[in-house]
Amino acid sequence: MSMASLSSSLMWFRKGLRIHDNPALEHAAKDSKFLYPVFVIDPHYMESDPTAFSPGSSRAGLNRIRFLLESLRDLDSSLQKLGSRLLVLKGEPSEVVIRCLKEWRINKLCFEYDTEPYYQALDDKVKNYAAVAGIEVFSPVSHTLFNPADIIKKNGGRPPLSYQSFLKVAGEPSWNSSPLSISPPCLPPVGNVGNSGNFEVPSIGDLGYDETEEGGTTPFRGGESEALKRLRESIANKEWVANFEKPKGDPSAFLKPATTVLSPYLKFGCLSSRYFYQCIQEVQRNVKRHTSPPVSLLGQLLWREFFYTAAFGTPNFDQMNGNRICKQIPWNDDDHLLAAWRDARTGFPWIDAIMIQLQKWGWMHHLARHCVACFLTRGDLFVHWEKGRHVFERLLIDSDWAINNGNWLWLSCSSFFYQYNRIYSPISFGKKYDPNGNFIRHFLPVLKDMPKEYIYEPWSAPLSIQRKAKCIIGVDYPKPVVSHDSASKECRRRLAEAYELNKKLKGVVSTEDLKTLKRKLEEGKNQESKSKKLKQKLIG
DNA sequence: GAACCGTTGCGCCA
DNA sequence: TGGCGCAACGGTTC
Repeated sequence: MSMASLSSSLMWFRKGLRIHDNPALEHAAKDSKFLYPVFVIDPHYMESDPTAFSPGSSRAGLNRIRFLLESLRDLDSSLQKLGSRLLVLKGEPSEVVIRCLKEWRINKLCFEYDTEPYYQALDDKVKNYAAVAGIEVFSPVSHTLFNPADIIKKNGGRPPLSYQSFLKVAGEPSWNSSPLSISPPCLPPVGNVGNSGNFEVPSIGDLGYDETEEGGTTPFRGGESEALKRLRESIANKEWVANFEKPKGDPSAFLKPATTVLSPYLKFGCLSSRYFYQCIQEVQRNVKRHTSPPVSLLGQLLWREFFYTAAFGTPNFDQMNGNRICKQIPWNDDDHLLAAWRDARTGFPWIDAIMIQLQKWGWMHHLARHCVACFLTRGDLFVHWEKGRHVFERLLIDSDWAINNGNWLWLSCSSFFYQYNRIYSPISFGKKYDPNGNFIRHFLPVLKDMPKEYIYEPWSAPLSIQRKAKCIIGVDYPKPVVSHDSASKECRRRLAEAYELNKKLKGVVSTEDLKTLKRKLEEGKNQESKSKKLKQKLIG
């Protein structure tokens, strides 16, 4: 064996916080004398921000920060079982990694490829240094089933914008012809790291957060071990896996959620999406019949791919301005309405209960997310989807840049989906699943004694009933911020006008054009209320 | 240029 | 539980 092949490797963990199906880790371990497994705590995501609307950093709530630390501890413990350990450092990641490459005389740098713009920029810096220093870089695609770049190329340079066309272009994943290796790799020891730091996984307190503070109450524990346990439990019920139909799931189920809740583990890569894919396939092979994409369980994994591909192939995917697939719509900038939504004070119990579940758990059912996203944007409040996106991005434990932005584009009828007349009712949608309002009673205990006839619209309860339920509307629980009937009608009108403008200008809408439209819409609104008043006068 | 389709709307009817 | 009218979008396909 030559000197060059028996080298020191650095495995840079970012997502992909797992041992199983981790090609970067395997490559780092191969033919190496020493292996340095590194995770960098990035202040960009982790630094405490006391001005944020809830405990956490400016980009992550306490629930997700805790979930990440749990995942790191689990990874460290798995590495230790293999005779290694995790080295946790703090700082701007590209600087920290470059410093490690120098100090530890690394010959080979391995990390999972990441399609997010933030990581692309970070990776470029590190790769540039490595190229100059003559360090081998191995950066495989293993977070997703497909390489988004391949699909975009196959589709003629642009990402497919409908799910069906995505499926056609994507086909079968290339690695799927044989089972993946999921047995733990043999790891070389960690080399000398000096005594300049302790490299331990920090506690939430070490990062400057108050452990006792609200916002860290999710029932879901992070880590690969937990992910694999949850995966086994989910796929053990073969009938459930085979008959899974996403739209038929109950968004109000909280004692036993209607889905796998594997999304946070996929987000951090505690679970390999490829391994999950093969496990589902294995179940499907052993049953007579099963559901298919888009509604099946496999279909859910393919939705993830769909959004990753769209996000990778669309500049400015996370904003309206400069995003070629995003309809230009004159959303409001109403911070009061935004705050009412964010802080679960809209006065619509179904909406507010979901927002409380988001705050407490960092997770809600997909359809529940639809309801609150639609309500904030095109359904009722007409607040900019980017504002809602930011709240979800901070608070969800599974928040994923591509998927979160993709779904906000979808729900706000800004891209992918355009039938803006289909609006989720904040009153009747939840009632279908949960007529007794158990979900509301659980997350909004102030309404726990409200009779089921009124629990979805408590403002309509007679005062005697409100008194009996010990919940006076306007005192103990807010009055609704808008009337759904008139607000949703107004939203439809605005969207119709905005769509017309987008069509007329072939999607090239300037901020000036939007301002003009906004003025026109305001005038229309005033005119309408004037004529209403006039009518009332005449009737009166 | 038209027909068809689209992860999951609502309210009403049978 | 399933089908229809509502009103009527854009992407894809022919």
